[in-house]
Amino acid sequence: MPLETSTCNHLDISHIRSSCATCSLRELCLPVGLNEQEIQTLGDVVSHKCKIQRGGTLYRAGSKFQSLFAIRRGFLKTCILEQDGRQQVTGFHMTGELLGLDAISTEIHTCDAIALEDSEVCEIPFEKLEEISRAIPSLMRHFHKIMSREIVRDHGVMLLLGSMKAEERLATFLLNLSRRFLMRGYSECNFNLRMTREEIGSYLGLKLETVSRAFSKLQDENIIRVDNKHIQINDITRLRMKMGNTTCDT
Amino acid sequence: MPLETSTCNHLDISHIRSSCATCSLRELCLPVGLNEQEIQTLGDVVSHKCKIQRGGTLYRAGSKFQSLFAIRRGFLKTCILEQDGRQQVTGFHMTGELLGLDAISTEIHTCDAIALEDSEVCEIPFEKLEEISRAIPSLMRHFHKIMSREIVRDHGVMLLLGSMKAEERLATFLLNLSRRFLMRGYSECNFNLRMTREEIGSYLGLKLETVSRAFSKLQDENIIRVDNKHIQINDITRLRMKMGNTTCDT
DNA sequence: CGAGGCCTTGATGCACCTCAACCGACGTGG
DNA sequence: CCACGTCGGTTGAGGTGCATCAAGGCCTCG
Repeated sequence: MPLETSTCNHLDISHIRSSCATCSLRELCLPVGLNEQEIQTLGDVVSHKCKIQRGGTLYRAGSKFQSLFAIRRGFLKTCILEQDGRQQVTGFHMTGELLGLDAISTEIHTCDAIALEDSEVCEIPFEKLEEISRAIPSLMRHFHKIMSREIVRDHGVMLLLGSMKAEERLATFLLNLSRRFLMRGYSECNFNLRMTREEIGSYLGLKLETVSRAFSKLQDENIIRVDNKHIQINDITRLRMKMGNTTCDT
Repeated sequence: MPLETSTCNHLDISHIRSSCATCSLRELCLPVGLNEQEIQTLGDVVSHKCKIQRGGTLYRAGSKFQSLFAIRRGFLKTCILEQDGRQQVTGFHMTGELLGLDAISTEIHTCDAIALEDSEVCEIPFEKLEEISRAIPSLMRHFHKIMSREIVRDHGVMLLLGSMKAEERLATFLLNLSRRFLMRGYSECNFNLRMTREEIGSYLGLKLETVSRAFSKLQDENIIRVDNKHIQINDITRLRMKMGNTTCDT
């Protein structure tokens, strides 16, 4: 696999100067908890954005790591590909989230990051981030929290994959999406999925047919309404119960 | 769940001053890549060790986070416990590894850390670690790599749980242990498991009976030799093949 | 010696995979 | 315009890998 540089130069780029100071995501993204002055410093480092169109690649497994990417707009997936062709989606990522953390360890990306809708990311040169975080303790602290949160999230997925049944997995997945949409000011009960059944299945350790059946089952029970990619949650309480109790639906 | 302080005061402690400078694990642990002076600074922060006997708890989910812990000697597991009783081992940890990274995000531990044999850990007050890492860039960098490595490891487990069969999971698990023993100067083909079949199963998303059967199968094929907790790898190449190819054992 | 923890092995059932057919939406080209 | 292929999704029928339940062996420890 060739080592390409990981900056998104190979894609439709606009070298627009972005400013964290005026970004609508400053309460969600890296700047959380910084004062105006500090945000300015950070904004100078996060100097440009790039656009990735639907289906486009932000970086590939094997490419050299130089920067983290903060999602400004859009929706991406990350997935790993084993030598034997085995593939797995390791995460779906929304605005304000940070991509590329896994690459810090070896300085080589370990997964592909692919846009599921037209997206825009801010490039954050990692060396510079470390540099300024020496001067801004609260930035360093927040960055550590973000990495730690990713670990906690992964542990949650491990629990899901290790011990939940198909329907519980799907319920957990939908509630997770729901919460994240809510945090971003969207409806928690009414949203569009950006990914296919196969991608959901890959993430949840299920085959696409099983995902489809689980959707149908939840719909039959009037807990959700599924119309292709559109999901409407009718009864979020019962959906929550699906997560926890395997055999409590008497 | 009561908030206890997370320092291991509630256990058999010896406030022995430990020095990273003379520790045999300095090539494996946090000090990697630091010069003598820097190691001294780190050693002053990592001021004392504590012992945990087999079965003892280093910290519990829900307890307040203050320190990371570096394993100096021994073997521990971490596991999460869901409200509904679902439990899962999230990792087995050996000398030189760092525990508690998941707690940075909320400052509350998210899992239990339990010793599987008599162990000894160095306590690293996290605030102080952040403080000195501002002055020692290579320490900061290495710490980031460690966190990132944990994320990569978790992704590997997700892949395992999401797409491997029982035998592949066990093979992957054994090879992983094997490699880690080798890195620490022990035999890669001859070692003792510290955990029960049930704990292995919990980690691999399998029931203990399935783990036991998978062991027996590998033994029948003369790939490994199992004697209770003692494992001998007879044919590491064939064991490696078990990881990758589901149906290549013609 | 008995009790309890850990492990192994067998018999049975079920949740999910696999294979296959079909549908609708969409795009393309004659 | 319609014919056609492709892609994503749904649903059914049948197979299988693992869970479940159960019995019994080995080892340690009181």
